[in-house]
Amino acid sequence: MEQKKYHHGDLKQALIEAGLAILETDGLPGLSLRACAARTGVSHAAPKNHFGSLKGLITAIAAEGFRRHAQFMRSGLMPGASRKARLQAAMVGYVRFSAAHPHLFELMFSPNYPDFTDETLRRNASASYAILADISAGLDWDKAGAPDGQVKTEMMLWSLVHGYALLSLSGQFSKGGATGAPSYPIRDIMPAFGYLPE
Amino acid sequence: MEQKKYHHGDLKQALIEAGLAILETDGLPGLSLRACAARTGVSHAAPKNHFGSLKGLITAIAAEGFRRHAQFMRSGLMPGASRKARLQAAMVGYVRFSAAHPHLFELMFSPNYPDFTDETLRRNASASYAILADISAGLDWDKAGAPDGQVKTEMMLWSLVHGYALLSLSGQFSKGGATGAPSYPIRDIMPAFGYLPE
DNA sequence: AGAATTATATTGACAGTGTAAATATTTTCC
DNA sequence: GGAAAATATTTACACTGTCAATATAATTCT
Repeated sequence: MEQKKYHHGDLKQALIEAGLAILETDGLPGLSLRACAARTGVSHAAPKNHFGSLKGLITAIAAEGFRRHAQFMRSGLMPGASRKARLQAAMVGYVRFSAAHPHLFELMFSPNYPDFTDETLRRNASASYAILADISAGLDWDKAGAPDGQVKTEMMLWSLVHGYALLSLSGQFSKGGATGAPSYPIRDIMPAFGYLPE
Repeated sequence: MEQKKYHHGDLKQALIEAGLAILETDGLPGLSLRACAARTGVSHAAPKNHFGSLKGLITAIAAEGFRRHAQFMRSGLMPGASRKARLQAAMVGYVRFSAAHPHLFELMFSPNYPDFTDETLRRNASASYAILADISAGLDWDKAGAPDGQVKTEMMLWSLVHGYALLSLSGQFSKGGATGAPSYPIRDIMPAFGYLPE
């Protein structure tokens, strides 16, 4: 049932995969409509029909990126493990993804590149967000009894792991050399682990 | 003593300020060598002499951005206040800067745009980092007695506030609407405040 | 001071880019 | 089969960074 229809078959998906491949090899500056078109063997204006503009293609790539991002977070997630272990695994997966696909990660979270009002992008990003949120459900670090401790806890975890990933990519954590490797892994700078119930 | 020498006077600084102004009005996509040159009234290839490439100009803009970034962090910093208050003020300043100059902030922390091996950029970025580090000096959330708790504490604070600022900019914290306003300010999601000695 | 040298700015050109309009081709629908 | 819609190509334009060649001003040297 998936046989070649139309001129190309499924050009939309092919262009997205071309874009992902270009990101891996040439990084963000190499990503262009024309490069994606050339890589899939179509004319340079063909992408216009499926994504209206470069922003449209980037948005679609970002949406696919969030799908893979969620997969990384879920990869080390043993269902039976303690909450602490699951939280740790999800955060490690988060950072691993950013290190494995730095350019895709940067594209996904650059305020200017994708269109964050896009429906499927929002859905996929929310699904990724939900992984951390689900694990941390019920946690509440706010001992003072302030309202909405659950939401604040999610925001805290999300901010912490995201900032860590991004600062590591920028090399801000590698004080001396330009190796880019952070001094300590994410699980070591998660102070709340000390207060976290097993 | 600062009278006009050479053809323009101080073209290098003028181009940096032009770039900063363009960022405010047109955002990152509007920032180009030619636009900066046109805004200062010089030919399109003039910037080449002072910065070798677009990356060079961007790096200089980022360095100036970190200077202003540090100013924002220091702005609400009462020397006599408690450590908790000072830490809170620095983080609020951090987020305020990102909200007031989102495009500059994005440029400063995008792994691809500036050259992070640049000397003055590293120095200015380190000076900004040092503000948080100084305030948190002596703090150690790692109750288990693991080594280097000080460094980990700095990384934790830096990651938290940076991730918060960036996720706010991307609109990831505004669940329903596209207002972009985060649900809770940074001081409310800083759980460690509860454990922080006054 | 005058000449040589260096620093700085201009001009023109080239290969890329996104985007738009007009055209061509294929598929689907009736 | 013919009409209509979807999809792809061609052509063109304005814009970009970068380079080489040229021009001009400032500095340095003798």
